[in-house]
Amino acid sequence: MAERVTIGDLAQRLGLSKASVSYALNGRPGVSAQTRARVLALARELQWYPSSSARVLSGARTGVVGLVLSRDPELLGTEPYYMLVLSGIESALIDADYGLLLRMVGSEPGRDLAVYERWAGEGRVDGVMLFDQRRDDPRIPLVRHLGLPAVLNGAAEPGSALRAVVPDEHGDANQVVEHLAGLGHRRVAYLSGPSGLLHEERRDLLVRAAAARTGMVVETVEGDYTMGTAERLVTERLRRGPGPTAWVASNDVMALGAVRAAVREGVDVPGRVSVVSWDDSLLCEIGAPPVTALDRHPRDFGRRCAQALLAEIAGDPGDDAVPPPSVLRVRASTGPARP
Amino acid sequence: MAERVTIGDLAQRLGLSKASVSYALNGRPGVSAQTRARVLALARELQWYPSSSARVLSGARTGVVGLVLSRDPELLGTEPYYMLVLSGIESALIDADYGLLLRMVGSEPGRDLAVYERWAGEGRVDGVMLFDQRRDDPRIPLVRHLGLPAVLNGAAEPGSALRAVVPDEHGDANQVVEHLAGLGHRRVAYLSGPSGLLHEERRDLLVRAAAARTGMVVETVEGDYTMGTAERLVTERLRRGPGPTAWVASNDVMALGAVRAAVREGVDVPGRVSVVSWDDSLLCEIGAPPVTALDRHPRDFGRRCAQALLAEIAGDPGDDAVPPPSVLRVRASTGPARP
DNA sequence: CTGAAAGCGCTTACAG
DNA sequence: CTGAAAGCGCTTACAG
Repeated sequence: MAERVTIGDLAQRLGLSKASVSYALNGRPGVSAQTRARVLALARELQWYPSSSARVLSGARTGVVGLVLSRDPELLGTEPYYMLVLSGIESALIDADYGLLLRMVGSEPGRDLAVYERWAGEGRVDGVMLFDQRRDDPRIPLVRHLGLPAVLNGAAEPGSALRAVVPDEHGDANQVVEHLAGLGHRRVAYLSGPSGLLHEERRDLLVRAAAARTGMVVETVEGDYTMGTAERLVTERLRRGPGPTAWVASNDVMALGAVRAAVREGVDVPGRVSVVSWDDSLLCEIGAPPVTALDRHPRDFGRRCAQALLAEIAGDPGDDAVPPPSVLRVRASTGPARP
Repeated sequence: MAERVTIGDLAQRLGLSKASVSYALNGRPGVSAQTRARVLALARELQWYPSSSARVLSGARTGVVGLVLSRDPELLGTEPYYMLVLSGIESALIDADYGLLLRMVGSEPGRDLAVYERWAGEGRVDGVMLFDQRRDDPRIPLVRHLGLPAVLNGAAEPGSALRAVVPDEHGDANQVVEHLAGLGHRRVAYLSGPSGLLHEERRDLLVRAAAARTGMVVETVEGDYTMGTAERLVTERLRRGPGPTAWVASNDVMALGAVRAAVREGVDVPGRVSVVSWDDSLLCEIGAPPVTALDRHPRDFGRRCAQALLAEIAGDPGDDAVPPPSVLRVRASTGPARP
């Protein structure tokens, strides 16, 4: 068991005051270059590390940001999206020498609020990233009240006054709709995630707006991001016929569910029904048929979220960040609408 | 910006000493039931939270455990395994009111060591979970030297003296081999992950031992857990023929790569070649054909790892944990060996 | 049952 | 350029 080496130990060994050692270690004026070198050498030799709690207690930042994921853990395991976002976040944090405190609380709404409150109260994090924004999201007033720096992913509701990383959902919807319109589709179904999520409402709206411009009719079916539910819903809709000739699913897992439903019902993809996923992933690549999908660059998105939060923490002014345009990866699941 | 409420504020408002307030808050003897109630009520009213840095500085635990993931981020995004393990870890930590500090460092060996050193030196975590054990793993002497509580996932090397969560790899290998033997396969290829990983070496050995008992011949091909490499290696081997009639891939992504290689080469699965994955996931379910896979209960495994670490931190004696037996999910990718 | 005091390991004005 | 001292918010013997 290694005994902790403290600044006091260094001071004693070198015959200096703790203050001088502290100044030397932190690169502040007040010590000669020579003294500084001696201090740094000994610190290195004894493998001294500053106690983070002592530092934080005297006013320093924690060097940690928090992320609460409020989705069903089972879902988090199946959707590659979040792991990619996480790795993007990490890549930015590593550069800034920051750590990530991660919490998964399940999908019951409100369970996350207590976590932010505690993190702020206990002084555990310098800021948080807010994912999966909801209508009238209670986290927005909460972090404001707590004085906790935060970044929203996705456009902020008017008046939220939080920094945000805003994907070009308008462009995303246009790409998807134009691809389908170009193939002659006139009736499309949007298989959404849970309706409380703001980005779902926006996507639905934007798909409808883009569709309206091309004279396309849209119906929305509310899913829950799981394959099972998607499969059931799409099956029901197919049986009810006459249905849309194309399905746009809000994530990759549901897109696969849609394909599966069609295949089971003997409906050829893309012969009679086309399927597009709003998220790209390995799942889409290996699907049978492989699924046309929107690559929204999740790693890059995560990276920008973290960078925006770090800027916020540092007090840097800055506009909302805008990730690079998504790319539609056209695969075999989309084809001409049946005449 | 909420000003921090301290124990001193509570004491002042109540006309008590800070000590009494502290005793009351921590449920220690030394205060009357009535005083305690008054303190707790005010603390709640003012939304007081203990400063974690102050607590840690006076000797308390951090309430945080660390996990360093040393795989390529791209890979972490495609393999569902780690997210499931993560969610299992979280489920145990939530019960114990612990947080998880997560770090992804990429796959260059040794980059993780500096992280453990810093975490220990800075006093950021109470312990760490060590994944992906390697031969002569330098982390084992390191955490020992640092006095950092740790838990290994996977059987410990002799002499490591660390608590471990030990999956029944012997049983796993038997299940896979027996399934294939039962289908009449006599020549099998094991598509492994990188050879430095201890569990890969063990799997290879155990597959060979199990195979030997049934008179089966095994050849090993070293992959890197990615689909691209797996596809290339399997393609090469298929072209070289005459090859094994069954492939066992060490993860789901490589299994999918093997299937894809076979399909592209016009080799029917499972007509001419069977494929088994050592990990189950949605990828295996939706493969074409769906892939027979070993469900090793990753969430449960993660949960047990975290529980073992918490026990270690608490100083509870305890044996190595053993997860429940894996279940082989037989799907369409395995069939009788071609006569 | 309660209070005054020291200590955890840092940082930071303030004197010299 | 250097040192003695106070302070961050807790906990914990030690007196009363």
